Amino acid sequence: MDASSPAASRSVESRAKGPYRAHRQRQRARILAAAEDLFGQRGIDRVLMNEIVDVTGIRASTLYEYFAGKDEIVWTIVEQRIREAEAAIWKKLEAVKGRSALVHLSAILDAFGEELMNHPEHVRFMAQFDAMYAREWTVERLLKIEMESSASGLGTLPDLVRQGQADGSLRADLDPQLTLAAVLNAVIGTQRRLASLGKRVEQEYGHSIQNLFDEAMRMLLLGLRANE
Amino acid sequence: MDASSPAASRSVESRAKGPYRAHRQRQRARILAAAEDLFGQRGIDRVLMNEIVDVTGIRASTLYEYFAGKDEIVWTIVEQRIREAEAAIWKKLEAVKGRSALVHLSAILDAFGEELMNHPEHVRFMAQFDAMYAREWTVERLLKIEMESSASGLGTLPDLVRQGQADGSLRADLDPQLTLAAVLNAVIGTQRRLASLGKRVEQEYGHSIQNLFDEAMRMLLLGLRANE
Amino acid sequence: MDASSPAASRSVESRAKGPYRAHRQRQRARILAAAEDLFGQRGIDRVLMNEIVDVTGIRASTLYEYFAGKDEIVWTIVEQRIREAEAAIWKKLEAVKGRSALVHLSAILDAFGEELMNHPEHVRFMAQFDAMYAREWTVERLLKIEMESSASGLGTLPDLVRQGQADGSLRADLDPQLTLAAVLNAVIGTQRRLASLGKRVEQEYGHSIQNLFDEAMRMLLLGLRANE
Amino acid sequence: MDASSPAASRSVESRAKGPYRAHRQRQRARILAAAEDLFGQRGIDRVLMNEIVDVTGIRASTLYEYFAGKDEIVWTIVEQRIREAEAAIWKKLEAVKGRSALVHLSAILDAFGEELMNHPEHVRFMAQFDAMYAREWTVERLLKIEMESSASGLGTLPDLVRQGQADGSLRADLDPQLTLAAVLNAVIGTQRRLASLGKRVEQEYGHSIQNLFDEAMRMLLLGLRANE
DNA sequence: AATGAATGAGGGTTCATTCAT
DNA sequence: TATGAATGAACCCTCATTCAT
Repeated sequence: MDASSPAASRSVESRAKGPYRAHRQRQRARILAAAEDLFGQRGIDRVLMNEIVDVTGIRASTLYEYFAGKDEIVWTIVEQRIREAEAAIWKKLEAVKGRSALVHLSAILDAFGEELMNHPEHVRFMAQFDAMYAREWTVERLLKIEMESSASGLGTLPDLVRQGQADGSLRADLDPQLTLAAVLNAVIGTQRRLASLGKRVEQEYGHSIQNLFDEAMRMLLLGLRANE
Repeated sequence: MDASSPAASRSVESRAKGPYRAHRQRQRARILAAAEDLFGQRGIDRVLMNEIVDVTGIRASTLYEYFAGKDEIVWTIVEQRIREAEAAIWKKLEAVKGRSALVHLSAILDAFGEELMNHPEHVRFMAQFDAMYAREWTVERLLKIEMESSASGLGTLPDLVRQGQADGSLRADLDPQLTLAAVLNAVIGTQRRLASLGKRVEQEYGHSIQNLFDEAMRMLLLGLRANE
Repeated sequence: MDASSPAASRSVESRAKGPYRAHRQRQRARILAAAEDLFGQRGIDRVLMNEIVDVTGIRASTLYEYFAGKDEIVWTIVEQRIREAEAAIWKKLEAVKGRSALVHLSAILDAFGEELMNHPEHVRFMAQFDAMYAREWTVERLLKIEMESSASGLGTLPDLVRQGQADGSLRADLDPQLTLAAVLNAVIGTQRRLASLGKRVEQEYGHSIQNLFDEAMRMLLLGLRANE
Repeated sequence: MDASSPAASRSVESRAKGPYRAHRQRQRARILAAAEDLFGQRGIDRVLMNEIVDVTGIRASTLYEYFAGKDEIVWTIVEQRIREAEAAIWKKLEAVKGRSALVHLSAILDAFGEELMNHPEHVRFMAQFDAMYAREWTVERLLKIEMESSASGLGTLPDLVRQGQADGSLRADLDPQLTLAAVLNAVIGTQRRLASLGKRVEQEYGHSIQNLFDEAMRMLLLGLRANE
């Protein structure tokens, strides 16, 4: 973690020169992909550095030239995850531009649903992160990520509720900040639990993960919707 | 599992006779309480046996007379948690006997809310369990717990939706099984994520955990409710 | 080992009074039998006190009322083994009284052969003792056993060679002391190795343990015999 | 056995490349030598990994890079022992090429005698192995060693008896297979018992180990020899 | 005489990480 | 940049034995 560690002294990747840069980027990506896969499958704390080493074929000592340690790998993946999730949301919102706030909200929930179905490993990883690491985050660290990603982060979302109250698609009695935060947390919680339990949830409840997620989202949207 | 495992050979607690039984029960309870506390605070995989030893004052070798290892402690706590959660739900339901199905459902959600506010450590523990261990459970193991606890487990809950459709308190277009399972999972996911993030959620969202949970539950119930 | 240990303070069994004596003797015998069996099967150092406890049904703490520890059990069995082996030899010799020295020697070898076939566990135990404990024995300890058992121990055996030279049944060029000791050691070594390897020896050599032992003894006796 | 076992993943020593190979070989040899010494002196089961660590100066964790555990060290030594013993026998036989079968047999016994006098620790180790581990060996494991060492193992030895019967140096009434196996076992048993008892045997019997071994071998050879 | 509970003193093994080359 | 070797610092667990009752 200190300045003398090799990885740290090389942390600004862009400083590397010429033909090496591309190679380093590729190696880093391979390590992160392998790690995330393993983390999702077997649990962050239970994955050994040696397993990442075996899967990637990169020797342990070499791996430390790329990342200062397991923690740095974890944090890097988290940042990637958050950035990609936000990007996916913005893209979904883009597609419904001009339509009602309710449709916008629905699009956001869809983004989480697609992540769940298309990349359950990603979600599983984040579920673990929430359960085990999240409390160690400093707010600063989190804010930094949000700053860097889409200019305003998701900070502007509460406006969506206000718009919905204006366009008549959402209930009037909602507290923009509170409701938005509450719903978002519920969606994420729902998504992550389904990913964590995986097959088990289908055996136990007798319904597919997709159906369970969609039905819960339907209830939530019905609850948000203004009664006409 | 063989002769050399003292805890195993004594696993049927009830076999102990007379005055000793009470003492053993008390010791077990102390260990479990300490372990759950630590698990909730620092993460199951990060808690060392030695920490449980230090906190309880029971020596390591003595501890192994009570539990064959860390895993057995974890499973025991989980079973306890599940049993107590179900008991809490039944108690809540008892209190609204005779009223509409919607009120019954609301009571169930309340039970999860109260667990979240009164025993966040418990919920935090279960959140970790979901994220890390849940996939290792065999369905049999889970069923066994449910069998032992309240006669029918929560298997009869879907009936609640049917009743609600009959008494007019719930939407007519719900699939009893699916909706119930989906909502239950959403509630649990919501509850556990809030417990996991803890203080962090309040800093980030600017609202108390209680408000965030309640608001999400409100939306869900509004979504379930029949429109008059 | 010190005077304050309960077993030590009671080591003179005969001091116990009345009806208890018989009971104590029976318990001791059960423990020794179980221990020897286990020792023979799984190796002295690998047998846990708990296994003896499980097999006998006597609780560990009770067991320590009979023996001061594992070592005392081992030594007791050894003493028993030596005494019984010597008794068996004397009995065999008794049966050939008056015949030639060669016949006497043959009778001794027979005694070892019968022990091997009838009580392989005993021999296996002694094999381990030789390999692992024997060097820890003080000569005094050993002498004490021999003193106690048949008046003169096997000390008079070299006379047998002298007799054989006199009666013309044994080679004239034997050194009574040396040859007797060498042959005895060879017999015991042969016997114990066969017992140690057990079934394995039959698979590997393709002959029964009995045949292998007998053939080796035949060679030895042929070597000892005077050529007529 | 899995990714986390470094020694296992590197068990094919020959895979190491270039200048490192020699170094690894030397380290391995140091560990094996130290271990065998301690095993011979204090008993396999009573030697702690830490003692090997102390004696070699290699740290415990480093040692586990070379051997997956104590067992692997034991087996490796055994294999080495067997191979070297066979090699010694073949060398002895080489030296008497062309002479009678009796001389050949005598040469074999000599090989065991020299091992006893020159490397009592080796013999002591094997004595323990016979007494404690031998029954755990699968025949396959043993055969594998014999295959690898001298092309035909000792499988051709019975021919020696047949030759002896032809050249008139051995008794006519011997069963080639049986006698050879019986004598070999007797020799090994004799050798190992003498090594196990060590000094004790000299105190007790009043003769040197060498004399005792030689005298026993003399009797055996006299027994095998044809009477002229 | 019998025993449930407790425990001191290790025991073997693991693994993230560093460092010299 | 890559890597083989080395390792500090734990970690979980065992088991013979004691002691109060």
